[in-house]
Amino acid sequence: MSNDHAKDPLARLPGYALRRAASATMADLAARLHAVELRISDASVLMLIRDRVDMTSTEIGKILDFQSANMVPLLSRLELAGHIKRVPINRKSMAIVLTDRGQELLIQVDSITARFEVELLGRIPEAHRAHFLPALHGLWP
Amino acid sequence: MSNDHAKDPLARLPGYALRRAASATMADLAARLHAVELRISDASVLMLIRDRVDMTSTEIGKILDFQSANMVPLLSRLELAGHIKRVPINRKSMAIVLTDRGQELLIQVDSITARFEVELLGRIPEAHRAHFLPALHGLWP
DNA sequence: TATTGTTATACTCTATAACTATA
DNA sequence: TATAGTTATAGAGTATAACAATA
Repeated sequence: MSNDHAKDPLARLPGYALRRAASATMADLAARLHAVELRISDASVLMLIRDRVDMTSTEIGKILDFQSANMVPLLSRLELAGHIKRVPINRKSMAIVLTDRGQELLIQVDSITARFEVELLGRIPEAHRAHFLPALHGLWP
Repeated sequence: MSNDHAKDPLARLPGYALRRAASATMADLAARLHAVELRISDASVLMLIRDRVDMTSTEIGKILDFQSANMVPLLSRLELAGHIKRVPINRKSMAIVLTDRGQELLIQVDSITARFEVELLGRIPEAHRAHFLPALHGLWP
C-alpha cells in the first residue's frame, strides 16, 4: 500500500478501484498514442487487422464491441490519414486492410503499447501480477 | 478460460483487458443505479460524504478525481433532487451534506453496490480473486 | 428477411480557460 | 497571492433510430 488509498474510503470497493485504475491507465495510454495522432480505439483497430485482409467493419466492431454506427467516423479518419484502405469483398461488403503506411505506423504503435503494457504490469506488486489478466477475463463476455 | 477471449487477439494485453473489463462492469453498475436515478459519479459522492458534515466540493473532487468545474452540475442535480444540501462553512466555502432524503437513498445505494460488488468478485475465478484489489491499487495515484 | 454500411442525432463524461469573490 | 466556486465550451465516447443496398 504505497499510495494514498487510505484517504479514500471507496478504494476498498473493487468496482470503484476498477473504475479509477482503468480511467488513470487509459488516460496514460491515450496521451502516449497522441504522439502518433491515434485514439485508443484507432490503435485497437490497427492491431486487430494487422495480418488480416478479410475483416469487415461489422466484424471488427463485433470483436472490439464498437457499434457499427461508431465504426463509420473511426474508419473514415483512418482512411483519410492513409492508414487503411477499403477493399471490396462483394457488392455489399468491404474488407478493411492496412496500407503500407498503416503497416509502418503499426510498428510504432506496437512499440508504444509494448512499453505501456510493461510499465502497467510493473506498477502491479509482483505477488499479484500474474493474477491480473485472468481476473479481468472474468469481467467481460 | 470459459469465454470467447480466444477470438480476440488483443485480449492478451492487460491494458486492453482492463479497458474492456471496466467498460462492461461500469455499464452494468450504471444500469443498476439507474433504478434510483443516479449516475455512478453521483453515487460515489453520496457514499463519500456519508458520515461527513464538513466536506467541500473541492475536497470531494480531489478525492474522487473530478474537476471542480464538473462538480457544479453534479452537485446541482443532487441538490435539486433533494439528496444533499449546502451548509455554509464561511463566506467562501460550503459543506456538502446529506439530507434526510439523501440518507434514505444511501441505504438503497449501499444495497445496490453491495450486491454489485459481490457479483463482480464472483465472476473472478476464485484463485485470482484476492489479488484483484491489491493489483488495481498499483494503477492509480 | 436478415445483414452491411451509413446518416443523423443525442447524451454522458471529461477537460480547459476565464472569471468572481473570499481567504 | 492562493483558493473556492462557477460559467461556458469543446472534445471524446457511446447509444439509438431510421434508412439504402445487397445477401
